[in-house]
Amino acid sequence: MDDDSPQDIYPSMTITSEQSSEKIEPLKLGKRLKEIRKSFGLTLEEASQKTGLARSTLSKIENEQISPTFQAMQKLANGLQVDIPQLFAPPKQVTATGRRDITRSEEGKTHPTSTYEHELLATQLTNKKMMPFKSTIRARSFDDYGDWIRHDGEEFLLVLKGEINFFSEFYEPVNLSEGDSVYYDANMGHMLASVSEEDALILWVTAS
Amino acid sequence: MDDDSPQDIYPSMTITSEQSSEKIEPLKLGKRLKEIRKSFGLTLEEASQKTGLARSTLSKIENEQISPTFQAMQKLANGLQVDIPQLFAPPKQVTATGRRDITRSEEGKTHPTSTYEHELLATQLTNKKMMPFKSTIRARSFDDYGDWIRHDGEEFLLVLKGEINFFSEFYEPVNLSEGDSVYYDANMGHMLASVSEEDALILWVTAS
DNA sequence: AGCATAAGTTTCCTAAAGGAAACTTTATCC
DNA sequence: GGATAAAGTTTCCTTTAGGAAACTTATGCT
Repeated sequence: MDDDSPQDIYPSMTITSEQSSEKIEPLKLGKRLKEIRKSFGLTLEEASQKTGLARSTLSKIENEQISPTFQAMQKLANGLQVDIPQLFAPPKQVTATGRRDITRSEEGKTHPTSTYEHELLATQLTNKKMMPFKSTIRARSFDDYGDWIRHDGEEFLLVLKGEINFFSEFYEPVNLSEGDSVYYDANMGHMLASVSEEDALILWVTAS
Repeated sequence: MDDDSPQDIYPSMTITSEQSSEKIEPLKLGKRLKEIRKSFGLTLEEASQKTGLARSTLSKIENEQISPTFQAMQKLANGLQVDIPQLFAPPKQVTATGRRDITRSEEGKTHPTSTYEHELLATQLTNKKMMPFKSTIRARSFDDYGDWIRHDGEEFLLVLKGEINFFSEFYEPVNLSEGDSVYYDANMGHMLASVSEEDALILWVTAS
């Protein structure tokens, strides 16, 4: 494989960029809006028709001459098909701070229990949106757990090796083999058991 | 594997709970705000002092008698120490009922391109926090792409089969083989190339 | 209970947002 | 280049948001 990169210029491994909760911030909403409109290739007139706001009003908002009411913002978001948080969220650090963390096979942080053995991946980065794990499933039946597992967020699970039964509160158990995956709400009770001889290996990722 | 389902009591497969992009939606901002204020144990007067908005104004907003300007919303968010998206995001379906979606091996939705072949998993559920994919990497070098791939959110990637080079804007390329994984900010330019003879297979999950 | 006091609502005024049309700027065609 | 049309801005007027104070409703307290 070709290695196309003189590595002297790269920063060291992990840039743990943080965004402190700053004070009052003007928040250039107008500029933002204009960018969005332009990106759709719309004129003020067209945007006006889509949103139901007057051309003049849009102009003023874009030029930060007025502060739109929430009502207006809803019309905007609705008309331009972008959701409100997206439109009005903080400037969203444009300086695409690159964070990166590599975890070599078998080199995550392990947390063994009697039923599972979790290997947490990407341990170097904090404030992640997702938590990735590799887990060995030792449990062989529902009874190996006391009760349903239940917590906030959503979970994605892929079977890497072996075969498991996926139990969940509102559904019947389902058998998953290598390559199969599930996506589910983690606050619905759930639980895993290995079916095959050897312990099964799965990848799972959570996000709240 | 056995077919999974005597389906008498269980709901049918996927509860595609949907919140279709509805029309204009009132979006009970007032109610929301009131809850937040109460949860902090604040009176209107106290909230008034923290936000700099008049007691009367707060009352009217809470009772949906007026639609606050963006300016006012900023003061609110700022004074109450809650961020804007959180305050004004859609109602966030509280009834986090159990959703579940199983994707059998090879049965996702595929989107072939010259460089990748993406198989989107868990296609039944919408409004997910994460998007899981399985992808075959056809690209063999940086030049197979026009430019860096760059988009919002964070990404987690695990090599399922084969060997790849992971290129990224701020780091030197790194070689990943089966079982290795990376977690990174997706707005940092990135790109993948297969190293091995056969195309590599990876799992990746994005979240914004 | 009845008086206090604090929390919340309504009124009334003024300051600012939203819309229609006049005006200015920018692009396009001859 | 000048005429014409389209995009964008500003003006002027109407509607609505925001604030101060009056009013109403809940919560003590002896």
